[in-house]
Amino acid sequence: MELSERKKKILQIVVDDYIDTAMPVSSKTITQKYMQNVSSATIRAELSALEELGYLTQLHTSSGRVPSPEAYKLYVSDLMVKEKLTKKELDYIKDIFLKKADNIESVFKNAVKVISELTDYTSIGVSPSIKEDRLREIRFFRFKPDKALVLIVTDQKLLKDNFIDVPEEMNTEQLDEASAFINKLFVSKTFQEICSMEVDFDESFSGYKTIFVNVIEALKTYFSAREDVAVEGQDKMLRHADYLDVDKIKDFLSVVTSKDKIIDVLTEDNKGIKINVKIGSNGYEKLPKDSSLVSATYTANGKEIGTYGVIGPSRMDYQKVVAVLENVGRIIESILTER
Amino acid sequence: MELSERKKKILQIVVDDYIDTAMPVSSKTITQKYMQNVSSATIRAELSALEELGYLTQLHTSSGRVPSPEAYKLYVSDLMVKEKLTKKELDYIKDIFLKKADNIESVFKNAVKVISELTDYTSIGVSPSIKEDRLREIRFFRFKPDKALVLIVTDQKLLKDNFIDVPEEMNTEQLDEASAFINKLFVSKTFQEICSMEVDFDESFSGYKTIFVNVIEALKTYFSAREDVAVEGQDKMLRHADYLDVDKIKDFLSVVTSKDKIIDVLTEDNKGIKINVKIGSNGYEKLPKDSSLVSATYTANGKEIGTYGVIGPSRMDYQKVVAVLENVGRIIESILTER
DNA sequence: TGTTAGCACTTTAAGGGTGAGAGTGCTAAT
DNA sequence: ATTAGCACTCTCACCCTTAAAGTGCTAACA
Repeated sequence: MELSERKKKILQIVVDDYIDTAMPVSSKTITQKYMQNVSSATIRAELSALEELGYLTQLHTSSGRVPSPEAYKLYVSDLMVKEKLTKKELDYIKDIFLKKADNIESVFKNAVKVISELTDYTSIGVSPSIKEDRLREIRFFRFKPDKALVLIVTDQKLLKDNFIDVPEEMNTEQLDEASAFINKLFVSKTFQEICSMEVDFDESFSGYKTIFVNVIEALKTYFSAREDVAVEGQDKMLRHADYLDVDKIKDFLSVVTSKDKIIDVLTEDNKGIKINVKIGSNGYEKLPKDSSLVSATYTANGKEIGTYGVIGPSRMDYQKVVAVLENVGRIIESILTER
Repeated sequence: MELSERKKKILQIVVDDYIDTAMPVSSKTITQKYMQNVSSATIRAELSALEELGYLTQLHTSSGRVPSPEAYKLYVSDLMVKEKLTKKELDYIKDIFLKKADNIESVFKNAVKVISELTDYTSIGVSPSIKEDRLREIRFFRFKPDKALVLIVTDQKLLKDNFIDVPEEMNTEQLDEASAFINKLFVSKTFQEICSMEVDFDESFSGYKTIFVNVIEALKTYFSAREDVAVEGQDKMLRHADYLDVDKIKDFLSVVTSKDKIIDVLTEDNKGIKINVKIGSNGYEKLPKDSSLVSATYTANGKEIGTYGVIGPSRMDYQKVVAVLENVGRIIESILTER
């Protein structure tokens, strides 16, 4: 059912005021601060209707109204007035990424940092899955008699190092040969394909079997240990006057300090969606109760470059948060796309 | 002044009981649970004396006694009965490090993790400074026409990658030449020495100036971004019944989520000391009030391999914590030393 | 001289009662 | 459809009281 214009306006006012003051909003407050042309009784009727519709709740019979998760969702998608970042903030973002945009890792880490700084909330990020990445080259670099570093280069400019054991009796030429063999086999395949490949060692290559197995092992490690997670400002929820009791803090931290939970909540259903809002409540247990996650997945050149989110009280400054997420995304995307 | 044996015993009892129950310890508790052969009045006199000496405090006139920071220090150094880890715990530790001991990074991260898991407190770690590390080799690895990966290998088996810009017109031979030049200059010097070097470019090498500057830059970045910090279980203090009010939690988190503060508190004066106990109080502000840090610096082959600590309430299970720190240290040291 | 029983004193914590204040829902009038 | 008015509900702050816990002190004792 579609809300009347006035109901929308009132709902917006309630959410705005509640975000601002952290106090339940009463009919009196609304008429005094925002709508002097109607009486509080009229507002009361409207509030009552909005409560009926599931957008508002009361803590007790004689308290004002507080937005429900539904209200926040509607607020972000429909009601909220979009905020613009100041020039100073925009310049700050650009500055950060222009300085250090040479590898994806640092862009990723910086993004999480900047988002947290500008919003003053805890921010989290998950780097893109590498399942789809295609291998460009594998190179060995002998490090000790029985150890080699393997460099894994993909089409996504990603790169990671990993040590493997190499038989001591293998000389440099043999190592090169092994490398050529492995590259021939793997190059331009995705990680997924590589990991599920079955390779028959015919006689001529059986000597490489050890190293081959080790490389596969390294790739698998790299592959599974993937999904880098970054968190910034875990303690920032404490600044925001919600989270006064210890249980809430416990809840919040248990999510924000767990790599697995962060991945879970960020990668759930974000694909392709620009700005995504989730609100923790009895219906959605992955987030702490009364906490919200606003997230976005950025892409460049048609490839995902990470999912980023802000997590904090449901009573969150969505205007700011959405503005920051959108702008950081836009800037990163433009920087990474242009070349 | 030296405490009488009985005072020591009583102090030990108070600390033990307080750690166990989190309740101020009364004279009655002591006579009933621990010393049936004396009356509570006698204990009261002793407690009063111990308070006079600064080892005990009272929350108010009619509460039992609580240990002071002094008491905890004495407890750890003198009074506490040392605990032995179970075989299961020892095997667990060994297992972790035998599996993944091939590079220092992973040993470092695992140590922090294991310590937190076995103690059930937040653990922190700082990797050793690399100021003293000697360079073994620098190698370039062309990655894109204008980018190269530089591998930095030190005598500590450390290794790190970093991208630098390389002039596009430089061909492979020239890159190799530059590499040889730079290696000749830098190899077997410490990072400290390298960073403070002044190099005159005579005519023949002026072509490498760009790349040279970039390498120095990379070394400096690597050098300064060093001191890896790891934290595990930031939220574990919430399990331990201290930290009931939000301000304490705030205090705790502000330390534990700040890389700088962790480095500060862990590297302060740990050199060469085996087990170090610090207690946050009005006299020592670097730690949250009523929180303790127990730390140790491990070495292998005469080189530091990191400082690790457990941070939690002053009312901490020191027996367990010290046992874990000592054993993890012993195991790591033996594994890293043997080869 | 060290130990102990006994008692007065202090402080906290929990429970209960009260009144003011805030806000609502309902009703009847406009 | 809107509004004034009013009864009703709930919370919160405050105060009072009481029970319980634990101490310090004193006087007696071995």
